[in-house]
Amino acid sequence: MPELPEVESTVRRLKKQLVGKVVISTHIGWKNMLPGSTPQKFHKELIGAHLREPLRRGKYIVIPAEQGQQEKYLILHQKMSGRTKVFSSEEARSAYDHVVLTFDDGVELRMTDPRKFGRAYIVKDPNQVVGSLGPEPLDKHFTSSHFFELLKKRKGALKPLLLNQTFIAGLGNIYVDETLWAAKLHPLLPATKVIRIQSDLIYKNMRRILNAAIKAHGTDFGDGVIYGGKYRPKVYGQSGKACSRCRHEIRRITVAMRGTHICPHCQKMKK
DNA sequence: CAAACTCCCTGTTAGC
DNA sequence: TGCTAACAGGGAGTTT
Repeated sequence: MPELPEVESTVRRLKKQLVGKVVISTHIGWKNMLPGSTPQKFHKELIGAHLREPLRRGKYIVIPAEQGQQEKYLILHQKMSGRTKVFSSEEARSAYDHVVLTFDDGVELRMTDPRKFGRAYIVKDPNQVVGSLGPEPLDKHFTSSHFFELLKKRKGALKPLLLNQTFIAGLGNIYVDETLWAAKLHPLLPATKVIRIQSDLIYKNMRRILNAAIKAHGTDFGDGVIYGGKYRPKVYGQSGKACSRCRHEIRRITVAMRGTHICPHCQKMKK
């Protein structure tokens, strides 16, 4: 569930909290969260490391670390239920705190994740993990022409395409549904049929919505404890309610095996 | 390239 | 009311 705006909010907070921290111990509560590694290796890779300023790439949190002369990167993906936050070491851990870095000044970074889908990587080059991601939708160099060029090369339906992280990075189910509703386009519309005006509508609304959601600290998933986001989706999770534009009933359909929320009146296949 | 399906997990929800 | 089974969901990987 954490998508670009939620991860961005998390990273902005971590930027103020992690720089200069020195790792004195680690804890892994679920081995499968370290693909291709082990808690022992993980510990060895981070012990004594100094953390630098984190950044976001797609839905990943990238934390540069220096261990002696070694430059490495701790990369976290929270998948569905992961939440990443700094706590005082005094504060009791939850049973779901599966990745924990304890620092030398009485605080620790905890990725808590009840569903254990989250992943943590340590790599020399971030591209080993995030190298295949598509462009950042909010990058100032990523223009509407660029977006249209990418779209023209694709054949699939809009929704799975926008969800595809190698096509564009950071969108998930919520913001794809919100973007398509705002652009008044059906999620099953093939990319080949999208004309420039429509492409621009997707581009413009996608950026507007992502920016607004970041400003609101993301969407509140009911676990408001950590994100506390105030973004209010127009269609996502709103099935049965009236579309705020036309008052027709919002429906939940299945597209590419994903729950998808649309206004059947605003979002039609043919115009 | 694309679509469909599997896997990883467990809290939530629908069904009995 | 209490229990169980189905389901959701991000993304990587596999198969068609």
